[in-house]
Amino acid sequence: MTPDLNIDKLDLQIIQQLIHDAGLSYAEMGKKLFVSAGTIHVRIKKLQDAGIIQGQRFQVDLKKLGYDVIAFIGIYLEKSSLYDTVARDLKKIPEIVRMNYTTGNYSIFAEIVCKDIGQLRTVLHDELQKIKGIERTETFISLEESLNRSVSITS
Amino acid sequence: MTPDLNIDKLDLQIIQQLIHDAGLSYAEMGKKLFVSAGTIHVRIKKLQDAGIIQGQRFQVDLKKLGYDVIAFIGIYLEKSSLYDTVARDLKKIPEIVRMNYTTGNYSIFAEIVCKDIGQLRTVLHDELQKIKGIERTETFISLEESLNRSVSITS
DNA sequence: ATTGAAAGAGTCTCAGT
DNA sequence: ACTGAGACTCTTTCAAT
Repeated sequence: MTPDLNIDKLDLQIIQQLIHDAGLSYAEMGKKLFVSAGTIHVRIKKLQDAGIIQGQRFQVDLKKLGYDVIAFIGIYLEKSSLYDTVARDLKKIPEIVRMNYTTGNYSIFAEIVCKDIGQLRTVLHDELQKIKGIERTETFISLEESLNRSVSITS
Repeated sequence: MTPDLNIDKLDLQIIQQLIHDAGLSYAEMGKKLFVSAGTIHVRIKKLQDAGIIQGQRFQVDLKKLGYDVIAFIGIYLEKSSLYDTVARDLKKIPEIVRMNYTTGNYSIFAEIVCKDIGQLRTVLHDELQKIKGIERTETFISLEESLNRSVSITS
């Protein structure tokens, strides 16, 4: 399925750079990695075509935009077979930004971003309670985000 | 502290675009929002200077690079006053990509990205156990990531 | 596969409105 | 505060190695 590519050391160095800061020009990155801008260009195109690199997004300071509340929600399902329908319903809530099907206590682990506690309460109390198949939820409000980085690509 | 800026509707539309896809040129974005490329440029510069927009990162398909395991770790501390020192030690583990100080059951909520279960086991068993102040941990391995998007900026 | 150079496209600045 | 045009920089292509 995935085109079989030889990812060499240079590719990994480029990925490592792009994950952490996609702001450099090809010329600058080439200088850093001791190759020409053209080579960087060819490699990045290869990585994009292979779907390894997907697209760039700006990081935004959500607090400065008034989005003050990040919370994590552990969701217990009545039956785990309900995962697909519950997941589909959860996706419709715009405040929910991430969802993982997990082992352990909870069936679904979700992350939610809100403007304030009032909005969080509305989502938890009104939106989530409407969804069939959710047994109960546990909420962990983030008081401080002390780390948010990309994984370090080494080999 | 934060420079007091009038963030108008156009700014929000630009932010909304950049959060979800930073790949468009100023000219293309201008066409979409019915202003000139120069205006987009000025606005983005203003948002960057204010620290609202911070930098772009490429999204990477970690699975294709062999990073197959995402897990969430709930960490119980012996005393919550130990948060700072434990957080400092956790940051030194490169596999840990995110850390939040939270209300509820756990004191610290962390996210970890590994190549395989063996590496996860190593981090949990060797690295985490070395850190003073951690009482115990609970691990939730992600079997499927069904959603990972940016928050929708509306007003 | 990498390079260097030329062509094309994008960013950035600024005078005018 | 927005625009359009010019200067500048970056991306993209390509012939040569």
